[in-house]
Amino acid sequence: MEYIEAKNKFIQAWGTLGSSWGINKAMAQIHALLLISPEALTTEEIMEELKISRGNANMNIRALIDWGIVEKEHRIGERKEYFSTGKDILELARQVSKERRKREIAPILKVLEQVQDVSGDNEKLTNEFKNVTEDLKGFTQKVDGMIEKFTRSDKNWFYKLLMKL
Amino acid sequence: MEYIEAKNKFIQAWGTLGSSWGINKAMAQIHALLLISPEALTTEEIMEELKISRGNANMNIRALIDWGIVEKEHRIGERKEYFSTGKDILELARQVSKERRKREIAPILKVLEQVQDVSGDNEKLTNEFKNVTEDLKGFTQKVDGMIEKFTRSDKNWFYKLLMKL
DNA sequence: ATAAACTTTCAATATTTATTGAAAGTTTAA
DNA sequence: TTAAACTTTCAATAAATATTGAAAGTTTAT
Repeated sequence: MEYIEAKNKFIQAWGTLGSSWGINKAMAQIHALLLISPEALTTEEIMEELKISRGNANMNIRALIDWGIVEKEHRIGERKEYFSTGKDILELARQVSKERRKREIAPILKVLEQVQDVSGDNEKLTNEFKNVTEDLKGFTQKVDGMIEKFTRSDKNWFYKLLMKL
Repeated sequence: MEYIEAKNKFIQAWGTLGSSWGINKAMAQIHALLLISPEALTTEEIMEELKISRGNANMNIRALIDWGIVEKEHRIGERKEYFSTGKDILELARQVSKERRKREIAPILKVLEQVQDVSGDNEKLTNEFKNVTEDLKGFTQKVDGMIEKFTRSDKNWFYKLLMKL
């Protein structure tokens, strides 16, 4: 398969995958492009490659920086900003896990906690509610702890874990 | 907190969480409602509780059934269909993992494989491409294996795993 | 201080995705 | 059969989300 075809296929697939993970297409595609690019790219180059507008490129590059998975590079004698992403996939997974933990798990745990001290006269209803939200909270906390460990641990932890399974 | 307030808060939060996981709001809310309901519910009751249309209710109930996390119940002497979801959170997580594995991991692995035999004259470009997609494939396969194990294993596997950490 | 080079913002617009509701389809009991 | 009771479908519509592009903002070299 020709490079250009492979590249487009990969960028396309990454974009689609992103969409089903709450990451918008452009953001995922910019990331894919940076992943396979040996050199850091400018906003201009990203716009050109992905056929997206300046505003779109800029906003999504910022979002990626905000997620901690893309970095600015400055080159001496140049005004332009160059962008790159780390090529270590495990590190990428760690960063994404960390962000999602912060953005999603923390809020749902908060709600589960709030909702825990429910009161009402229909015991069957309130009991079921308490049971389910309690279980959910317990499970969520366990998963949370696991992700926390994953994000903090050293590079080999994950592979050691895989061995144990 | 009053039952009705807690219930609404929970359903709302579950809907929001669903949205950032590629599960639409109504689908997530129907699931939330069934989770906390001690009895199986009819389409009518679900429509009423969530203030959604018949079509919406029906389609999303079907989708939940399709995901394997909601079940039909028939009652003797009644024409109506009743719907319920399992209350075992671990089992739910297992089912969701299984579906996402099928729907998301399998396709991306397929693309990564296809794209692997790239050719081109720019060695720097093609090498970087091969390296990244190879790494990505390796990592994805490892995660895939882990999920596969999780979905197949017995009830205590997950808790034993947590102990090991 | 100026202007060229670049980045950011955001209202307008387009695209995608979800929802409605009425009509068509199906099942069951009599 | 028939008709009531229920479920499913789907074109139209609404809602949510992403994208554009031009204008405003910022930075830097001179």
